[in-house]
Amino acid sequence: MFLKTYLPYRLNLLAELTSDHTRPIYRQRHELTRPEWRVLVNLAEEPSLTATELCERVPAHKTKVSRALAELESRGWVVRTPDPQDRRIAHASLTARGRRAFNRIRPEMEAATEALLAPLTPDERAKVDEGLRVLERLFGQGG
Amino acid sequence: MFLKTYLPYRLNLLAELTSDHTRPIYRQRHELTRPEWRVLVNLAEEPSLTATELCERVPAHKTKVSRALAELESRGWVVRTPDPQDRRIAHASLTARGRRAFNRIRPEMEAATEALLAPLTPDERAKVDEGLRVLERLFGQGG
DNA sequence: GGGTATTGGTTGAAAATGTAACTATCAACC
DNA sequence: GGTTGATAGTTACATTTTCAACCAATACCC
Repeated sequence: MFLKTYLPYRLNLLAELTSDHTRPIYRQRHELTRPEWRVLVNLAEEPSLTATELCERVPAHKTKVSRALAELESRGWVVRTPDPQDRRIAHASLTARGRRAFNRIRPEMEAATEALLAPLTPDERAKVDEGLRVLERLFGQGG
Repeated sequence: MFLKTYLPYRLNLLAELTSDHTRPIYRQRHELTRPEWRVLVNLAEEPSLTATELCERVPAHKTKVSRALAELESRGWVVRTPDPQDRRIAHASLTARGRRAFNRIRPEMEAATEALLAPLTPDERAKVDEGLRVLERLFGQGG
């Protein structure tokens, strides 16, 4: 059987099945697209980031980031302040309101993930983590 | 750090990075969308499947499968024959031409994946496989 | 066997994404 | 210091995906 052993398919399928559990939270409950949610998370982890920096971290094409930032800014969750040295650049950061929104959504996301992984033993979780770490190193994401 | 340890994000990122290597093959070289490619693969593994069966296996929403089948049929890669018992159902299967197309594309996909995974040792590959298997069991996909 | 609900599948409109072109600013170089 | 090229980010347009409505055929059930 080709599919069952085909890594890109296996990864994509697992990613989709996992997302099916977590997506409704940011999507239906909080009306965020995935790029918006990811930008929000990244901005929650750094005091400020430019659009280009967000592109690398999200990761996503600059049009997605641009639109996500525009939407988050229109909600008052994000402010962009122009760089005084280089006026092409804007530094985006969360507002207090954006921070509160993230603090509401994050535990819901973690709870959904935990519920999904609940049946796994600690040993099984370690195996998952180890397998993913190998791939992350392969892509230079693992540190 | 929230993101680095957040399973849905890690899986989605790895899936995307992996797909970046393989997608150009079905996409640019063979002008297939991902649903079309996946339907093609699934039909290559079974003598025939209905649209509903394809939805489960791909997996994908029925509109994706419907449109993928329509496109593949218009290329002459797939035929749909109505079920004599239940005339709502159509059984889709590959034509000889569809089979040849698959036999052309498949080795290219495998070569691209192998090139990507080339730096991994057998032990690392086993770890990846084991980790994914844990998740596949969790979702009832592992058999 | 006639009404109602379900199921298999398609279609159309709206949302999201990808691609390419574009504006504005900065850097480099002569 | 003016021209050329690169970079940050946005906008416009084409493709894809999603969502809801829809049609046709079957199952249920009185």
